[in-house]
This record gives sequence, C-alpha cells and structure tokens, in this order.
Amino acid sequence: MSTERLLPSGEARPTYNLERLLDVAVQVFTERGYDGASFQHLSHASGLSKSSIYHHIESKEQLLRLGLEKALEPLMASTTETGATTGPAIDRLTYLIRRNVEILTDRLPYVTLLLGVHGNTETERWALEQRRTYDRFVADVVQDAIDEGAVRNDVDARTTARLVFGMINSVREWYRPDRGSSPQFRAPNDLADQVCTLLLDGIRVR
Amino acid sequence: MSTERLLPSGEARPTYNLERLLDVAVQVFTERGYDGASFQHLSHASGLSKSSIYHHIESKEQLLRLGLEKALEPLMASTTETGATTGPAIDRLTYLIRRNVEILTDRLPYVTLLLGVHGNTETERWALEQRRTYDRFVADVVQDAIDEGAVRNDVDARTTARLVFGMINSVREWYRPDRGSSPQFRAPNDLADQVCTLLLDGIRVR
DNA sequence: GTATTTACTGACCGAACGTTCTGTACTACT
DNA sequence: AGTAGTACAGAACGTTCGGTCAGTAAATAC
Repeated sequence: MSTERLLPSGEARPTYNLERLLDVAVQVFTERGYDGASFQHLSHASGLSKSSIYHHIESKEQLLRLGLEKALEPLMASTTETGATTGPAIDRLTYLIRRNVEILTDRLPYVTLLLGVHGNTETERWALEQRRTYDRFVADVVQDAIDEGAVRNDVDARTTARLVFGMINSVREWYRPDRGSSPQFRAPNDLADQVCTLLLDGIRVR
Repeated sequence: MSTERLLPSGEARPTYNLERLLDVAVQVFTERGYDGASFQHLSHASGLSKSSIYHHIESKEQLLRLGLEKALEPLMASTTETGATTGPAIDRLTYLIRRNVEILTDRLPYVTLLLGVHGNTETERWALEQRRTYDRFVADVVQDAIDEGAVRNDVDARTTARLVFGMINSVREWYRPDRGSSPQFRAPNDLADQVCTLLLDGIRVR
C-alpha cells in the first residue's frame, strides 16, 4: 500500500484515507456551510479530483454524517459520565458545562458543523434529534438544581438551560485553537473557567 | 393596480410586492439556510412561479441583502441611542443587552438570517463586517464598565462581550413569538428580564 | 513475474441551479 | 375604446450540482 503520492509539482503528499479526508471536508463545511460547499471546493481543499474523493466515500451526505458523529459522540457520552450523574445538581451542571466547553474546543470544526445544521436532510434531522435529547438532559439537571435550592427559582429551567448552552456554543464563532501561545488564554482550561464564572455568578461586581 | 389574485383553487390572495415577498423569502432562508434554499423552495412557499419572483427582485442575492439590512439597521442604530451613549457603563451595557433582545424577538427571522451568514458572497462578507463593528462597540462598553468597577475584572472584556451576545443570539434557536398566550413568558419583556438577570447576577443562589 | 489491490483521474451523466425571454391576463388611466 | 403598466406563467438558457464509470500507474501479494 502506498503511503505517499507525487503531486504534479513533484512535491510529495501523504496518501488520503477516510479520516484525513473527513478532516478536510468538515473544515470546508464549517467555513461555507454544508449546502454552500460543493465537490469543487472539496476538490480544491484536498488536492484530489472529484472522482478521487468518491474512492474514499459513498456520498457527500456520508461525510456530513461522519462529521456530525464526531461531535455528537463525546457530547452524548458526557451525560453518562460519573460527574454528570452523581453529586449535587449544581456540581453536575458545572461538570456538564465544563465538559461541553472542553469538547467544543477539542473538536471545534465538528461541533461547529453540528451547530450549523438546518434539518434539510434525514441526516440533519437525526442530528437535531440527538441535540434535543442532550438539551432535555441538561434542562432536567437545571431543574434538579433549582429544586435543591442551588439555582435561583425566578427563572425557568428550560430557558436557563438553553441560554447557558447558547453562551457556550457561541464560543465556536470566535475561538481559534491554532495560536497556542495566545495571550487570550494561558491554559486550555481558562476559557472553561471564564464561562463557568460568568454563568454561575454573573458579570456584575457585588 | 390590482390588489389581489385568484389562485388555481379559486381562493383569493393579495398581490405580492417586494416587502411581502421578502418576508416569505427570509422565512425560507432561515429555515433551510441561504444556500440550501432554492427558487423552487421560494416558489412553493410564495405560490409564485420562479419567473414571477423575478418580476419583484433582481437576484437571489438582493433578497439576502434586503433581509440582512432589516436586521442590521436597528442593531447598528441602537448603538447611537441615548441609552447606549450616556450614563454609567453598566447601565449602557444593560441597555444594549435589552435592546438586542428586543430587536431579536421583534425581527426574529431577519436576525436569524444575519446570524447564519457564512461569508460566501460579497453581501455576506459585508454583513459580517457590520457585525464585527457592533461587537467592537459593545466590547468597549464592557471595558468601560470594568474600568468603572461595575463589572468583575477577572474576565476579559472582549471575551465577555462575545459570551454575553452569544447567549442573547442563541435565543433565535428556540424563541417563537407566534403563540401569544405562551405560558413561558407573560409579557414581551419577560425574556429580556430573564436574560439580564442571568447575565448580571448568574444562575447561582447566594 | 503475474495477479490483485490501492489511490487516483478524466470524461461523462441527468438533475437542479439561478436567470432570462416571450407572452398573456388583468387593471388603471385617458 | 385605446394605451400603458402591472403581475404573473411557461419554456428554455448556460452553468454547476452530486454522482458514475472505465481506466491507469504504482505498490503489494503470491
């Protein structure tokens, strides 16, 4: 099995497999939107011809599904982890928030893809259903925290859960992991800390 | 000038003008995404033929631009209103947050369209630039509030501004204004109140 | 050294895309 | 009654879409 190819320029380039191609495709999907990204774009970004891409995949929608799974899998898994199922509800909620930020920053393009889904195809509707399940789980934890007296009861649990993850998910719009020595965040956990601080105690000084 | 038309079914339907057509188009754009929405979809949603749509517009991108302007105009205008330019920074920030929620709920489909823009066309890049200008304005107000000691200084102003409006903008994903007698919010200002409460003081009971 | 497999390509397909053109029914004005 | 303008529809435009297929060059397997 070959491990690299000679480009027309003579430059060597490692051979593609499904995984590597998926990375490129999801990058293009998140930049232009799934519908806005054509095989011409994928071709240009990967250096492969349209037909060569089909050597690795079955359809464009399969690429979407694989990308969405990469985001949904750790997200859904986080709801069964010990930190999310045991202890005071406020701690479980904090755990879910922190894990969500971690997953988002760790798999930024995949989660971005997930959050941009419209429900146009069967695959997209499946992803939306998964997200809804996740949202319901978190809303229940918020309700538990209200019942335990740890979260203010002058707000609606469902609305609070939605607003909380609205804030978290918006991180995808500006967070860029590439510049490792960013002055913005010294450690990877800085962002999660800042999000938890804002959500738990608000922005106001008291 | 005619004011209504007979449908094949015999049912009467008011004549379209640019404004009314725009409402329908933006609705379709927000549901399927601009790239995912074709003239076939617009045709079906409006009841007009593809060619008839062109009687009212010059291009698909013109529809996008008109829709984006409907969202950007009140948003940019809010930054020059008295409440946003005078008084303590924390009050100016609160005003901006409240106005943003108002504009979002008042022009939901248009703002949703704006927030889903990818930057694929010149029009989309122009909209992104406008948003960036708005974001910078708010970040400056947050910095002022930090300097005045009203907002905690253990968080970054730019990041805080982004997270704040990340939460607000996420409202578009679930807020539906149509059911007027919703048990969720008694008055239109309830949502703005809840958002301000969460952002200023956090979710935790103290 | 031949057969098989892997990675890839160019040419092509029908369908759908945004857009244009020609024509028609109807209304408003004179 | 005649003219002009409005609001539409049908058919077709060239282009691009996602997808197929027959084939090739190189590496691996036997």
